Amino acid sequence: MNTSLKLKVALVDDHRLFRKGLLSLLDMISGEIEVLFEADNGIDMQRKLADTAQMPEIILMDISMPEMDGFESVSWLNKHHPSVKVLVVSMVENEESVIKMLKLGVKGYLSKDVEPQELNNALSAIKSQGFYYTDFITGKLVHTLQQDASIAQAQNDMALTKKEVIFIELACSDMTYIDIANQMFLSPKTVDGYRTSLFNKLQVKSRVGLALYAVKHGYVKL
Amino acid sequence: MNTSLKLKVALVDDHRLFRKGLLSLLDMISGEIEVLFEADNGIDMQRKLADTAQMPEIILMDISMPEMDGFESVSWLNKHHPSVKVLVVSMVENEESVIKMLKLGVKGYLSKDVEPQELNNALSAIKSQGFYYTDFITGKLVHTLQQDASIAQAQNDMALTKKEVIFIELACSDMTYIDIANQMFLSPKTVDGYRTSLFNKLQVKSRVGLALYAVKHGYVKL
DNA sequence: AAAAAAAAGGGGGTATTTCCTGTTTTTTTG
DNA sequence: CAAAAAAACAGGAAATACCCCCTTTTTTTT
Repeated sequence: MNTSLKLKVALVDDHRLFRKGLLSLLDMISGEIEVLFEADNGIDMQRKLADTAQMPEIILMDISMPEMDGFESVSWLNKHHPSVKVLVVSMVENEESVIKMLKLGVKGYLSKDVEPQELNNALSAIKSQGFYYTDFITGKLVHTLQQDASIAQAQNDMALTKKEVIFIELACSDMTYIDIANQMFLSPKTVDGYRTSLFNKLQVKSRVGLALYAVKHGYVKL
Repeated sequence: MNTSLKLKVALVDDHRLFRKGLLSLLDMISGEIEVLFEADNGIDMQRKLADTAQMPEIILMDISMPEMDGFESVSWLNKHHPSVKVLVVSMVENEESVIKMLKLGVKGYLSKDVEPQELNNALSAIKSQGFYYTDFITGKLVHTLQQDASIAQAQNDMALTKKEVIFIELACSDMTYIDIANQMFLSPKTVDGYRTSLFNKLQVKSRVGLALYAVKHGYVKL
């Protein structure tokens, strides 16, 4: 039979138009690709995987999605279907996300800005060699490694306490620190301590930096 | 001849994969659509329009793009090619952007999350009726109207000047206002004026609020 | 229970932000 | 060109943010 020879893939992305576009693009690019299913997000992917007799060899994965994002989805796949390879296709290009995904063991990371042909290259490479890392990615990697172990250390000190999390959320507002202290039923001096502690942990130097960090890392939603 | 009967469209979106996907999707959906050109952003669109003998009837337009975004692009089209109809295809769904685009006279506004068929419906409707407004859009409209004219007034005062935009970007940092003034080669008192003006325009009460607004509305990327 | 660590609170001071009420300079417009 | 509007600039003051060093209270560890 013909189908069993095709490369089996799945798409996980919350934007229907993009998904459908990718679908017809994959058809056009190569007749050797079979899309087993599409999913809206990680949760949907879990369902679809359970419903499918065949396992996809490669999953094309977006990062920002509702309910269960790309990071969570890849983590879940690592636990439950470690043989499935993930190719990230996202417009998120900040170093942190790339590194985070690489640590999760994804086999490739493409911008949504690439030529369709590169998508094809990536899929072929992952199929034959098991991975596809562009200069873009290796560049990020090198840059991260150059920043020695101080980052790694920072990462360890970085776990925020519950109260710090509450504080960082409240700090993303027009409230003064006194207002925040009142709302947390604590002394202003105590929240001042949280502030100092967070400035150190997160390597920021002002409340603005703190707020931007909070948004970037999902502590507050806009 | 066959081609002259087809609906002539153009794509303006900075993500190649999405654009190419859309392209093959449009092919698949209907044989009656001809894509005259694709563009990366507004500037690129201007070039492509100058190079093309034929004018597209409808332009599918993204919002967030480098160099010249969707808003600027539509404004430019209104001035220079008022007969060209614009269908926004964006994942930006906040009320403000929708309203802003409607005020600019776009003929439709689709989420990137729609079914391909709806894209087809929209194109057909715009071709025959001149517009395609979904419940999603009319919902936003009604909600806006309910919030009386104070919002409308705010919207008018809301156009940020070029220097205010530069300032708001610089304000999303650990720099002091004096640092920012130096970098802009202006007196600290002048940037103080920008600050006051932005606080009023954007309805925020602190620099933190300003920074969060900037992120939310795409003036700075994280 | 004693020692150590973490959390909460504090005194006091400098820097920065925020706000108020203006003047001067530049640009736009009739 | 003159009038009007917008942009740039200022002095001064109160509120807030930020920082350093220190004490008390609570929790954890041994």
